[in-house]
Amino acid sequence: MGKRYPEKKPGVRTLAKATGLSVATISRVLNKSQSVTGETRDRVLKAMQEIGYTPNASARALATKRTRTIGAVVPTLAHSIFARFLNAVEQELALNGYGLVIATTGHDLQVEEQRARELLDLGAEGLIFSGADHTDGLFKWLKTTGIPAVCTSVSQGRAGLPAIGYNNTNIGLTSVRYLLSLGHRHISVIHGPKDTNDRTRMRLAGVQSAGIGKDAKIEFFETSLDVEGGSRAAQDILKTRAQPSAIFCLSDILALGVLFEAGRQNIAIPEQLSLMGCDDLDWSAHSAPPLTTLKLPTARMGQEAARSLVDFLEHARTIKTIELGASVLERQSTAHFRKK
Amino acid sequence: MGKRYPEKKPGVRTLAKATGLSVATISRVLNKSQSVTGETRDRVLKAMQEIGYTPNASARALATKRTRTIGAVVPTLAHSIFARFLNAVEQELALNGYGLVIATTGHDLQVEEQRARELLDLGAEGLIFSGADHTDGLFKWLKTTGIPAVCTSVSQGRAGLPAIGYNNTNIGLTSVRYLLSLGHRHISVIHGPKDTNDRTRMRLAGVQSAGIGKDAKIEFFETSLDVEGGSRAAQDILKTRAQPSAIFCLSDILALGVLFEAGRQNIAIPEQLSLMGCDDLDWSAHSAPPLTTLKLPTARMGQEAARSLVDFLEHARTIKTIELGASVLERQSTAHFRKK
DNA sequence: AATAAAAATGTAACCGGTTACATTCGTCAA
DNA sequence: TTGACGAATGTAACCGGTTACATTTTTATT
Repeated sequence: MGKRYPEKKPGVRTLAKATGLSVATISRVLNKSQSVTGETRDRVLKAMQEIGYTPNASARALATKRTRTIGAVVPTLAHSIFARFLNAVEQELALNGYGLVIATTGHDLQVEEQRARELLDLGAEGLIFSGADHTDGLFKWLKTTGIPAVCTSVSQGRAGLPAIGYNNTNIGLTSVRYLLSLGHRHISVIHGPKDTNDRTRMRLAGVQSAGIGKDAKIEFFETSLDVEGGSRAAQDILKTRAQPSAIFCLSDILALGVLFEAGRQNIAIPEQLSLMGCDDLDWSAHSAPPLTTLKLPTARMGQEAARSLVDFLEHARTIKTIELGASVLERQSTAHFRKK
Repeated sequence: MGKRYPEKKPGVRTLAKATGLSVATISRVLNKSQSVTGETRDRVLKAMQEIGYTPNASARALATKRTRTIGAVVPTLAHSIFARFLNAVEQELALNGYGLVIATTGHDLQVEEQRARELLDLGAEGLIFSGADHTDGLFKWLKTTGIPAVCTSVSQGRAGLPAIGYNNTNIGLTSVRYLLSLGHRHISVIHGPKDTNDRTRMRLAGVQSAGIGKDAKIEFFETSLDVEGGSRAAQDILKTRAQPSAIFCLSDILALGVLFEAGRQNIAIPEQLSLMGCDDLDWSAHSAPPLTTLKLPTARMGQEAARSLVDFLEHARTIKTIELGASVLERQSTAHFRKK
């Protein structure tokens, strides 16, 4: 019946007209400012309901210079370790009214730089990265834009970036020392791709240094970072004449592959072979046998990263590097070495 | 030595002044518009470099009414099934220049509604949900705001929402039919919490209907949706006098728990017990034995969801419900039933 | 060389909130 | 009753891009 006007989304001015108030008052209600009468507040809220008003995020962001979004750049979401991390990040951010924008790089540093730029373009106010290794371009760009950023999963940043994570060298060191303390002198280490992952490289360095002066034989097996990779590496290891008495996997996901392969070959763990992982994924405590592993505080790390960025943005607190501890979780997949 | 001016971030007007051009031209260069001389473009680009200009995302969003962000609301990132899904969503969105904002609900529909609102507040132009079950408030709100949204993991939306996913009833039906076809007549079904998950309920309904008129005995075991839950349920099942000849897990993660428990109890799979899962996680093909499972096109689903939303936003294409197929992946954890 | 047509560039309004500052209103003391 | 003061509300500029439309410059045509 009535003419159909091309409906324009109602804004503060529409509300102002509808309520007979001014845009300032509308805005004050929107922001829960103190100096508004209860009565007018109700009037505005009622009008919002009726008109079906939704504030425009971009306009607010433009005026306040705050987008309330943090960007995270990770290699992939497909590995549960990153998913768990981001889960924690998201929860902490949500508590503070921030949103999390995600970008994946597929382990490519060049892509990482690109994606980081895109995140800023989308309005991210802070960035979270994995590892300390990044392109020079990224470091320079971070500096010029001045956007706050943190490196995670490492205990030391690069180019002045703060880090929130654990000491990967220590991780390798501690794990192998633990195995050595059980009497193992021939250890195979299974790890994912070295070239795209600085954390892996650091852990391997730790492994190396643990072996020094212990007349221990430590061998390395690089494979793909998944269950299949773990199985394949285990096959290779078990095929050799001189078999190790212990296997250390730089990630629990690889250990799962070893576990499966051991099952297939009827090798008893830990009786015939000790197995140790790293991460402490949610199944690690419930595998058969329960997996001895190095527990990494992934969730805690996510929380701290988020909190640091929020603290910086809200209270201008500078972001400090935080080193989180990692400890051996002794379960039943490892045992003392005994001569056969 | 020169006086320090409170540095204000350079904007298009600063660039205009610096280059002697107008803001319109700057903007044109920014947007790769055709009608700019190569020479002027270079001049502008050079000035941008020197001045260290970064465009303001909010201002652009306000002017264009496009934020280029999609929001996804999922129960958690800690389950790899959601992580894999979002990984695909993110990749597809990135290809189209969109960002992905994530919110987790912890399986709480009330929280889901709240988080969805927050995502819109942060500027999301489209929303992705899990499942078809949502609060009335959410449905109403979606309608009033008019924001495009899709339900995923289901083949039918609610309240007019399009769905992109698979038919969960069929999933239950197909799986159990497969086990029946192998001759199994006593099947235990392990599943996660029913009350917070409509997909689980639908799958169970399918399971039920598969059993009708087959003089088959089907029992249900509800547990937590993780490896531990699977193990516990398996313990319960294996404790009973009359044991099933097959177990069907509504999720591979539960099947992994069963696999471990079977290992602990020295039960041979599939010789003594057939085991079937659902999802096809990345380890499922490499477990011992490789797990027979119902392959769900999670990544494909993510891609389609993202593509649909982008198509709607860019080309005003209405979002159609898409039903993706799911098929039995026959591997070695299931075998024909044979009397003992 | 004159002129039409096309290409490049400029001007200024606009997007929809926020907020400094101005104004109005109500209350209470003198 | 008047004046003062604080609380509530209003006015208008501003955030930093985009873009319709106007203007200038270049190129093509006769």
